[in-house]
Amino acid sequence: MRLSRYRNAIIRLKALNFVRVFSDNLADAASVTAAQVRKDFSIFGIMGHRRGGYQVDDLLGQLSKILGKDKFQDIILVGVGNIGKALLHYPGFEKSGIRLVAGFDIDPAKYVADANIPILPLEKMHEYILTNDIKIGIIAVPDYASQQVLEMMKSAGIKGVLNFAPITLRESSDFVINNINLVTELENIIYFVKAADSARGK
Amino acid sequence: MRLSRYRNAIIRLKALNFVRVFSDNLADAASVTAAQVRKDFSIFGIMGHRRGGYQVDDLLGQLSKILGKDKFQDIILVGVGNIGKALLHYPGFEKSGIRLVAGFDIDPAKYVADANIPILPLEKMHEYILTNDIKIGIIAVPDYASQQVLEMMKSAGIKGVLNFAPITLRESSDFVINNINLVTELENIIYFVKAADSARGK
DNA sequence: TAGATTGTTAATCGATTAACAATC
DNA sequence: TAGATTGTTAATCGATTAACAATC
Repeated sequence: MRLSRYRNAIIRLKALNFVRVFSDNLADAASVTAAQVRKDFSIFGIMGHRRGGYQVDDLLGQLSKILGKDKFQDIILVGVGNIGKALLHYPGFEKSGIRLVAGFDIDPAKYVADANIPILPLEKMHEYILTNDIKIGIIAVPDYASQQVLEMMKSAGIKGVLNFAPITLRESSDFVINNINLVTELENIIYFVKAADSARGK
Repeated sequence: MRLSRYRNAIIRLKALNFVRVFSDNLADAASVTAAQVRKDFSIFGIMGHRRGGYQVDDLLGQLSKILGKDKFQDIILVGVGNIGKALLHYPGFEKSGIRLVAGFDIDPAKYVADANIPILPLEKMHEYILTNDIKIGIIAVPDYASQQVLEMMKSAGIKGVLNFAPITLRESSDFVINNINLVTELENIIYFVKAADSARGK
């Protein structure tokens, strides 16, 4: 799914006063090929003008619509530890139309009911999700707790999560899971750096 | 690169007292197919025993070696903001043999020279990398600074980075970059949840 | 019109899966 | 030996790229 990437590229190009772009420009800006841009767009029914490329504003509008950027997306966070706290204050979400509206934890020491983004007891999550019609969540709890938290979220009606627990949670057909394992990401880098090193005869 | 995943799976299986495993067990534990496990292993020269599967200890040893887990990997962090601070105290790295040895920032208010993990001025980075022979780094600076930080790291001899800045830094042939864009990850989830919603007739 | 760019089809590439001979 | 599992080859699948007719 490269649409987010195209959207970011378009925003940058718009900032440079581009009024229209060609698949070629977008390819450069998004680090893909021009053919890929045109193919992806055609899959999503985004049509340009032969010879005229794509109108920046029009394109931005269509991409934003597809990505749900036409309204704020409210999400919740479970696990207000190390990573959780950082996400709570990450300014990039708000900037992109994503609103982290509440955090949940089992540790009473973490509770802050009256904060800008309240930290609430995990027991309150189910009700909160229903009341506020939340569909997306972030899991930032220790590995041993993640599966259980996932089940709680599912049962309350959450439909997709971003998971930072170092366990690959499996997606099911009507539920989306995106796993980010910080250690694995680094291990991959370490592996490739090592491999490049040996290849050079180190 | 699924080797990290296999390694994690093996560690879990070992905890369950498995002494040997079949490609089938590993496939289940790592959420891949048995054929994929065997294929991946054969690419890396990991051989099992026909009819006997793979010895857990032997397999763990080989995977650890390939992934550089036989010794601690020292890495540095640039950008001690929101995300940076969380990574600085993330216990998962140390547990996995990854040692975050220093942080760097341009903001003097962030400096803590005598901490367990010192936070140093960015100007000191070049020297630090050379002196300590660091090969891997994490970038957690704002987008506008990321490219410049990357160049600084490259010029000092860093060979791979994990990048949290919301800009897709391009890899070159002898340099590995792994981009994690938190907003994009969430946007993808939002998109798929929306798509599933409409598919069900909203 | 001549030239340039799209949208799409066909060709290519790479990764996954199936299948099975080798063999313990 | 009979049965089970590997290692690998061949078949399948999906995604990327090339190419070009359509057309503005």
